[in-house]
Amino acid sequence: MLNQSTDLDRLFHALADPARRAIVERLSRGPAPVSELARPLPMSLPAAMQHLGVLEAAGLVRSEKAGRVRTCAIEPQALSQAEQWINARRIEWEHRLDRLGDYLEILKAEEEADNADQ
Amino acid sequence: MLNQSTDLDRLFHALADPARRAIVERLSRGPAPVSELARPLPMSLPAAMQHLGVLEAAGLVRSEKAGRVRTCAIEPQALSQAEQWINARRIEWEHRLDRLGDYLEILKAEEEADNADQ
DNA sequence: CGATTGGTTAAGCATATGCCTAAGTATCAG
DNA sequence: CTGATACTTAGGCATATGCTTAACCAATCG
Repeated sequence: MLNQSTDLDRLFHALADPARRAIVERLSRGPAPVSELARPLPMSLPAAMQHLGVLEAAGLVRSEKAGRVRTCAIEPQALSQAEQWINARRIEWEHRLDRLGDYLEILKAEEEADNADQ
Repeated sequence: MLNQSTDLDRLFHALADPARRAIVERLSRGPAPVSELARPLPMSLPAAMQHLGVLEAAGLVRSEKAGRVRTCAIEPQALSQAEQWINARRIEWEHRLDRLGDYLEILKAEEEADNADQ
């Protein structure tokens, strides 16, 4: 659970850039060729390609070349790895807050018992 | 929905490092002073402090100093921003796959109708 | 008081990232 | 075959990141 660090590194790092997230957002709506992904981005095509490379290295995007056009598609299960990590954190702190809540309940109950004793 | 980019940038970037995720994991189980967070990390204390700074800038961690000890705690709602972005992507591509499924259903139905015609 | 503990600041360095332009290569259209 | 299209590679540069060591404060402890 802790040794897959580099996977999560690549994944979160890939998502930590607005251009890359824009590409993922676009691909969530369907596959697209490189040039279409690059067009809306405020940068040169080679720069966009590098972002694509980062996304592909992170497993978020898969691409295939047919003729001279490379078509890119999202790899949905990659995102779920990130989601799982986040969920695991939530479960931990919710569990902790539950126990804290229980503890406060106990304190309150004891206090009421004390009051009743007086 | 697209202008909060820098928030997500900071958030995902903060999560894209194993040391920082380790800190978040530790804090998910409860607050801790700086030195306790730094101890398990394979780096100097100032380096750990920088990571803490990144986490705090991303809104993932909040800290307060009492006497000479600074106690850090997780800020759970920060993570949910990242989660929401991921969920939004999933909804988009699931929706698309649904429509693709519908389309394939239609094709299949038409094909069967054709066969019946023969 | 002086020493220790817990944290902070500062300076510097090596590598990584993000971008660019320029020059390819490989299709495909006419 | 010729030119346009769609990438792809290469080189280079500016800034950001991650880390280090060496001080430096400020709250305890003896």
